[in-house]
Amino acid sequence: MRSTPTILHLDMDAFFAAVEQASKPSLRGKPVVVGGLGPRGVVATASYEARVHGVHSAMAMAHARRLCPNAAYLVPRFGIYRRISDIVMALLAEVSPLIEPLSLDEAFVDLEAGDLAGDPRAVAERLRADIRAATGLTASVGLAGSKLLAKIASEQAKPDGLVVVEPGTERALLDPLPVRTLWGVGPATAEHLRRAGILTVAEIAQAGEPELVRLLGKAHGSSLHAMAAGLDNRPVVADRDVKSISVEDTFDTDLTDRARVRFEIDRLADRCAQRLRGAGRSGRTVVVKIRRYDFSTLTRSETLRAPTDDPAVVKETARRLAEAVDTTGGVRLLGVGVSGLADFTQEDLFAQAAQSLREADPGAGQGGGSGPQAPQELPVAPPPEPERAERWLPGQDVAHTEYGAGWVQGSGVGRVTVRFEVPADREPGRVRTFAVDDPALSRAEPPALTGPPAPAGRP
DNA sequence: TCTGGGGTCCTAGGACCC
DNA sequence: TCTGGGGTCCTAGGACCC
Repeated sequence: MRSTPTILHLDMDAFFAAVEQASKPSLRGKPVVVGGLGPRGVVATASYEARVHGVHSAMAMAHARRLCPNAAYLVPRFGIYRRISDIVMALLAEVSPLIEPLSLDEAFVDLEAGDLAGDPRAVAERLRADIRAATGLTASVGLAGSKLLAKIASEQAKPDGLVVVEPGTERALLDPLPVRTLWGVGPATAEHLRRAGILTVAEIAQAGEPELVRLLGKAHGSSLHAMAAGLDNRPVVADRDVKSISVEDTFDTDLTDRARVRFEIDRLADRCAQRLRGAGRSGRTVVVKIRRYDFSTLTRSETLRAPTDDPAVVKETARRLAEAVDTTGGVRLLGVGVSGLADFTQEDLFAQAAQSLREADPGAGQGGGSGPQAPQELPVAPPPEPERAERWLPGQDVAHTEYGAGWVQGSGVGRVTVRFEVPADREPGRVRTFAVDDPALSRAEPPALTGPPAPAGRP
């Protein structure tokens, strides 16, 4: 808690959708929904034009389509989101060295850690202007004496605004808010509180700490009580350590074939190990996640004697864990993760050799005994997915040898429709349709986003 | 209208050790 | 011989966040 509003929270407005609108002139001012487009997809971000129709994050895509049939439905392009996020984070770093990113589009900044010129409000306004100039996108900012209030303030500032919580006004701001506003109060906690007759932040504070601990448990209860009273001393922490790495897939239709389950586990284990290696990390605990047809979800884990980033070891362990689970009835999601991360970049050969030896003896047999690698069980009976060859996804960047750069509007029955336009265009581009296998058409890198037409000078 | 993918933190019970 | 308690590690599940 500080007596000056020097904790800043920045949140990009409808980030994914806003990037799409900035990239695709024909979508500006129109409803845009970004997310999974398959039968089980959910909304990642909806533009404000789509929100008017009731579309919001985490909603089933099928529901969104019914609410807003005329929106543009696009698959996420994480590559460009990441690039723009890097630009935004770099601008934050100019303000203070102490920044804590929460996601691609959100971060806390501790202004006290920087030698700031001007008062916090001026810093924040300059920041918003700089972000707009560099990316063409709008950001909302909250300034307060604590993380809790800075985040609430940025929420209230949306879209494209700044809210400063002046010292002494914290309680007046918090008291009337619904409990769901507080960080850490989701549907389950809100329901608990409602049953106890607690609906607002003020009522949490009045209930007293012992009562809250009784209702919600020690950690949650006491931290919630403190927050409701406006007490929040959490520091801004840069460079948080990653604690686990995982990958998961939801399938368009439930898997019922055990061989297919095994095949998918292998693929996920490979992807997971690749990401581990890419991050230069290794971990001791392998976790398998299985969501069944009825949405019941279970995890199985095993802790190895030494950390690994070896795909063979991750795969072996994941397989064994998955095999012990009853999957009759169908599986809608599979996941593989590794936690208990240690950082070793170079291979810990000793550990891995020991690992392989131990895993070689209990049954399994198979490995012809060549090399120090873990037993590589070969046959994976891949029932390859036939229609996976969906080449063109709505929103994707493409290039045509004659018409130039554009993006996929839609595809089906052997055709793909492309709109040819680039971010700098002032007007919507033209639309053309091709055969899906037209050799003149290829995938392309996203074109760079430039600022808005009238640039406000910054290098 | 059925519910993604990547994470974090907390709780609770059992094993094991001192 | 019986009893007690505390600490740490592992596993599983659940709530929550973006």
